[in-house]
Amino acid sequence: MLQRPTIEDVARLAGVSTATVSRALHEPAKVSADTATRVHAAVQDIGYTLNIAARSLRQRRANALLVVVPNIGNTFYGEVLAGIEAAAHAAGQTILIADSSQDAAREAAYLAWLHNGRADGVFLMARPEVDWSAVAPVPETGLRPVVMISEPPVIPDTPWVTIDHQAGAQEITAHLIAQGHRRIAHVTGPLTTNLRAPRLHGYLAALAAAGLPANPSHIVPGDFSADSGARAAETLLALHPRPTAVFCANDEMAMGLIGALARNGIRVPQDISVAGFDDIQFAACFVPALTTIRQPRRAMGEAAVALMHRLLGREGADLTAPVQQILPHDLVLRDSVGPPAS
Amino acid sequence: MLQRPTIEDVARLAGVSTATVSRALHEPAKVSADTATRVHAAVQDIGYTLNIAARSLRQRRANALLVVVPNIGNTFYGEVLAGIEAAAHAAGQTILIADSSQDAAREAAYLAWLHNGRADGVFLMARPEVDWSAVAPVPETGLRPVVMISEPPVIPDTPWVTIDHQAGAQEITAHLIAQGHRRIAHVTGPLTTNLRAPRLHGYLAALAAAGLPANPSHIVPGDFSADSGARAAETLLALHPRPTAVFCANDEMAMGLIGALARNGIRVPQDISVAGFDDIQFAACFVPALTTIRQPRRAMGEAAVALMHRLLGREGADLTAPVQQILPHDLVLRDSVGPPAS
DNA sequence: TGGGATCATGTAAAGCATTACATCATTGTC
DNA sequence: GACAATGATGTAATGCTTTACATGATCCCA
Repeated sequence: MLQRPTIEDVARLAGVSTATVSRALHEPAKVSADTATRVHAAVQDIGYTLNIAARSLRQRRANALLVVVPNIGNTFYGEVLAGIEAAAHAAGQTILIADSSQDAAREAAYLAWLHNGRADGVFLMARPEVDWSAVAPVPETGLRPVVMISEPPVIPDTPWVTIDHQAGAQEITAHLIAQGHRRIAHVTGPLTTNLRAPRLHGYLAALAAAGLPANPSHIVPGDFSADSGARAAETLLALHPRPTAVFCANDEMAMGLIGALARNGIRVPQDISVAGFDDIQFAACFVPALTTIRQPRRAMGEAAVALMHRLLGREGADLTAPVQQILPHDLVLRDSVGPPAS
Repeated sequence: MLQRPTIEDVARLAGVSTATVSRALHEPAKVSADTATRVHAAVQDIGYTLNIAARSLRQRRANALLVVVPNIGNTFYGEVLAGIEAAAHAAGQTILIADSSQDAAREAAYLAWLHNGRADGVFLMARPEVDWSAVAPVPETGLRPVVMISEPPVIPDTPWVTIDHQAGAQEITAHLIAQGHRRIAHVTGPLTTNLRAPRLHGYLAALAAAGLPANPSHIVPGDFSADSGARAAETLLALHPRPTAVFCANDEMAMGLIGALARNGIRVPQDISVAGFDDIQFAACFVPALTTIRQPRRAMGEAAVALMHRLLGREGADLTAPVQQILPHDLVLRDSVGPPAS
């Protein structure tokens, strides 16, 4: 940084005190119109810009929010980030994004930003196994300024923005059943994620609701990678009779599975129908375009920012509203699901 | 932020001055081992964390770097960001990420962070049409702390990290020719991007090098979207004789084109070969897996951070090295290209 | 016309860490 | 043994803004 003009330079030029300059810039109602004009002219004149560090120091507030992403290379998070960014920008808040690389130590280090003046609040898209004791509540609200996003809420009374993963899984499985499928397999997420159980339970609930028996050999373990989807294809192709439809716990596995099926000469959806979950960006331009459950990622980001403002006690915040928000998801019908071969 | 312990509390507890505490924490060589131990014990004891705002104010330095991305939802940037993040983290620098939404005004606003104490340097992945006059050079180096990434360098002597887009395009087109193709089409990028020309010229150069005539009807406009790839497919299918191979200026268009071909009953690569550019994440699990040019995105991020350290005059920086770096790309051979049907 | 309320502005403290300079003790050298 | 060099630590200024409190002017109403 160079020697930049300070508020004092502006004050001198405008012939007022620094206090008046500060008020003219941030609380215009408190100064006369004439003074405001002179101050703004002076600001323009010498090209003054506010020193953020000095303000943060004085206000004991960063005016910034931190988003911790487990892996910024993962396309899923991009659109949530876009929603957060847009909403925060509209509110004059700065967004900082950090990549924890799924590392608990780095996650903890980023949480510490709440206390070193870099961030007023943290959005966590990572696993919720954090050391909450290290996070102090906001005095005004008594709540910790941390919002979890996307994963199912596993801690009561903790701020969370998510969808009903189980309902989504049940809905898309029911869609497969409605298409006429009776032998429906499920490729699960890894045991390490909280997403595995609700999506599996939704699948089972849909079968039960339709009076279909659950077949253990139809439940194949996956790890959310396209590779694991391809491996699941091999497993399923070995079954007799073969399932006629597969619900994959995410889109990547569905794509990997479809690719492996294609290499085995099996067409989707003519021979086997495949459904995914998430509606990632490429689900639409994949061939065949993927039938899936859309997570409203942008809306989740926006809702998370609104929730954060409540936690921070910003004006107009309704402290009585629930802190856990379930946003609506969508069943997206495309080309990868059809009726079973007769 | 709550009332947190300050360096003064640590000093009192350890029985030393604040200056000694600061030195113990940041310049351990300057204090005795005994003192260092006492200070660290005191820090642990009361849970002291450094106030970043105060440090930034005093040092007139943010210890943070800003990355401006035109669209954070775009998967291409994710991995560059991951590379930047990793390299910066290793150097103790904080990364801030901002989404300009392709808006020139917001881009300019983010550049201003250089002067308000929020960032020491800026990485721009957006268009290079910025107002450079608003950016002051770093006194130590006389260079502006701004690094452009990925797009071809269009301003001499401006720090840039990129690949040789024309060479990549020429290489992959030559590969199609080597496979035996003679009628090769090209779907271009939009006129608004600096990426369009080098990729088109590379394509033309490869044709010329092989003594093949350039056919204007083989050059189809696209806009980098999957949709425009699909539209290009319609255009190309109307040609007689049909091209036997298509080089798309990016992977999204290649995927859209392949999808549209599939809907017309045309197989890739048996009937038509298709090549892309970028090697985005899904190129590998697409069906067929995409033959493409890989941009070393992670390495580009890392190189950009190293370059930034030079611009900022960090120790060990070689000021004589060129500020424009061309990283090597890779021709990635997968399944979407084969020999022409006989 | 007097007294309180309101408004515009100024004064000065506070926020927290870094660092130039000063001080003092210790070691080494001739 | 004297003087310089080295090392460890303390003192106090500095960075820039916000804001509690003080001041003085103006206005309104009884």
